[in-house]
Amino acid sequence: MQTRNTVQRNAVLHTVQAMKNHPTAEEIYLEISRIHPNISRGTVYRNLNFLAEQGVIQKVLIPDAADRFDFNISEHYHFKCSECGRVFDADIPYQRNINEKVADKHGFSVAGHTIVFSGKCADCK
Amino acid sequence: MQTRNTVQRNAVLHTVQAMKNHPTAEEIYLEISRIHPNISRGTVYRNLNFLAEQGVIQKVLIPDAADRFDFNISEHYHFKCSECGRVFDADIPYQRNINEKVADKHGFSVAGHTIVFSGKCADCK
DNA sequence: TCACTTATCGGTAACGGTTACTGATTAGTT
DNA sequence: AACTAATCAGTAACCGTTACCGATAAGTGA
Repeated sequence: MQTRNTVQRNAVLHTVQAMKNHPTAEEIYLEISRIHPNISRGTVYRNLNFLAEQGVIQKVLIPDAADRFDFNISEHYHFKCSECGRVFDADIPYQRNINEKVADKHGFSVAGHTIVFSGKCADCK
Repeated sequence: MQTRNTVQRNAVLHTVQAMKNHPTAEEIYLEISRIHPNISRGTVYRNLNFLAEQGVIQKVLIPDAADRFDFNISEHYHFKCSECGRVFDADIPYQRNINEKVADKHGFSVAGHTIVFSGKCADCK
């Protein structure tokens, strides 16, 4: 027995997959609470990190803001609106080649990169 | 009278300009403390943000880590070593054009973007 | 040179997001 | 059905940072 299929873990996974808008841990917690009123925040955080480590969901690190969780596990970029705080996908191709450029230039072993755009979204501008 | 030239503010500015390695607020505080033993952390944070807002230094937001401060105020990218936590400049050209791409595609007003590479630095790999 | 005003200070409390701890549950094996 | 350990709920603690507050001192103007 390695990992268990608990109702809480399944609820976390399905909630992330149902919410298509890069929710924060808190938002996921609030959503699950409607059905499982006494789930713990700790359980939500633990399972979000667990599922992200398994590669089933993606943890999106937004500078100076709460982490987001994404049902879309493909490599892609994000845009954060400075007004409303919402996070959107930035639909431009993933630039795998710049990893190598940095690796060659500095002698680093580059695992990946993130790009976060900032500005105002269509609604806020 | 708008802003004042205090010894604390000058110390913060000169310390950032002297430390060339993307120090955190805490590291800057510790460095200044050697000369000004009873400067307050709050004062360091306040002045770092003030100077960054004035454009005299740059605040570098690193996901899942403390903010860094950079004497280099030109637009450039960064690499964070997952082993030692150090932050280095990533010496590749700034891609101003991708801002427009995202703006055109989504109807956002894009102010800028950050790229943070991750992996192991030359010392750690 | 000397008040006078107020930006800034030091010290400390509080904040938001997250992780760590604890004893109680419960999923999956035998 | 009994067993064992992964996971739970609840809560305390953590880290980086900001907010507060009464005290200090930088710059103006007389």
